[in-house]
Amino acid sequence: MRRVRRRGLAHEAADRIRESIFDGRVAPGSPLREVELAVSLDVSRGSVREGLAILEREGLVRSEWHRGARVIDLNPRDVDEVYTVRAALERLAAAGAAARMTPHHLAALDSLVQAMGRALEGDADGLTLLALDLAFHDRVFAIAGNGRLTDAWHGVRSQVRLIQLIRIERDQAHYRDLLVGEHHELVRLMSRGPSEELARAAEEHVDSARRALVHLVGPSPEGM
Amino acid sequence: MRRVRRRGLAHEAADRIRESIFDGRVAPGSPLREVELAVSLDVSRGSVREGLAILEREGLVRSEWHRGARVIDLNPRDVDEVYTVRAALERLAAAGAAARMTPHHLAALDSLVQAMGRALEGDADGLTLLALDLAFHDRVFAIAGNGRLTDAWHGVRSQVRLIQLIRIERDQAHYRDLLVGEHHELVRLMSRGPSEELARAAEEHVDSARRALVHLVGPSPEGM
DNA sequence: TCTTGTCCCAATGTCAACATTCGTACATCG
DNA sequence: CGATGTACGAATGTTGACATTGGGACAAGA
Repeated sequence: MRRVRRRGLAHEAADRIRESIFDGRVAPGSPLREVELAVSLDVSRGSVREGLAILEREGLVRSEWHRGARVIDLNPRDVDEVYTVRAALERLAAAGAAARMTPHHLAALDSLVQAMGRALEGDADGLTLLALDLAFHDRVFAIAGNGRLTDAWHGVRSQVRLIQLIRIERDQAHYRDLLVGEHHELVRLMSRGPSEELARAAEEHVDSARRALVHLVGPSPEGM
Repeated sequence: MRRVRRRGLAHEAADRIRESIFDGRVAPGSPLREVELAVSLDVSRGSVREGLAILEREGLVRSEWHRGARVIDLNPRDVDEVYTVRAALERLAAAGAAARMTPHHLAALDSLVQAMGRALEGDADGLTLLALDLAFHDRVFAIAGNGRLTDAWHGVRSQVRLIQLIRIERDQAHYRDLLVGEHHELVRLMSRGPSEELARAAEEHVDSARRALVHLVGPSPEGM
């Protein structure tokens, strides 16, 4: 049986704040004031504070001493950084997952790819596709079974999600074109065990997204 | 001028606790009780709590809800995880650093390698060598200039340090043999710009340490 | 003897009050 | 008029008290 995990108010608060960032209710760059959040979430400042620390660990929020926390504001350089790191992590995850692949895991991945296909045919909205996309990659990391690798992934995952949000807003057609094909190919390669070809495919899957995104993310405030 | 950074008691507390772990004053696996620490560090529980959260982000400490924090206890599997991730990060860092290398950066790395050489000749203790080793890699990450990559590195750095502690206790001769040679080679390759050879060398530098360490870290409490 | 239930305490989770810091608007001086 | 100093308010940093939880000791029952 899977152990139930109680988490406390700080995690709850972090979840709520994260949602409101992803929903666009608070814009990138906006300040996240502790008292304000404490009131609106009906918890104490301490819990909000701890929740913000969790979001900072995810890179969604940056805070400075005595200056509070703000939602990150992504410029092309940030996109480049996040996706460069992500490519290295996915490369490792794909190799690890391939090494530990079982029919059971393979079926799970396959069913996610099929769900993507159905979602596309049903003309589902971008958020649904994005959720499936992330679920696929979460699963790959889980199969790889390396706790530290998963931790590192969680350190960029929320930022990836924020960036992908831009992608489905501005380049949905291209995204839809690649979604099933690339993931299907990854599953095929993973099912054959670790290989240099798989490593490269996993890296390239992320890197092509990086190249596409860097140009989608508005003009860079260089040198600031 | 470099901006002075005030950090608050939580960071101070984290530093002190981290030291006491590295010094061996608190053993792996021991509980870190908040009140106890608050008294001995003469700060409030809140600050200790926040400090422990920082250490948890570094992977030095694990805590569960209502059960408090404990120092991590490293078994061979953990070593494997940490070093596998580290290898991927170092690969990326080396490539990034090579792409942005300047004479100034090169000189800084060179002087660290020379310091290693002098330390070896002067028969310095393992802790000194280890400090230089980490300083070298910190510098490489800094040169690479990718903030997210540095964050990911900080997510394993303390664990690496803890593991290396074991290495200099149990396998110092081998460590001393390789130290200057491998780092010198990395500098040489980085000075020539990014290349597949460099990527492999950086990966192998970590991976050979992984192989050596996995067997040094006592019998594995498998399946626990 | 093994299981089940209850009590109790130590430790953490949560909270609201107090202390400190930062930015800014305004006054003052050269 | 520009530069410097100062006072104020808003927000965060820090603290100690109260609430809740988890685990172990102990006792009762099968």
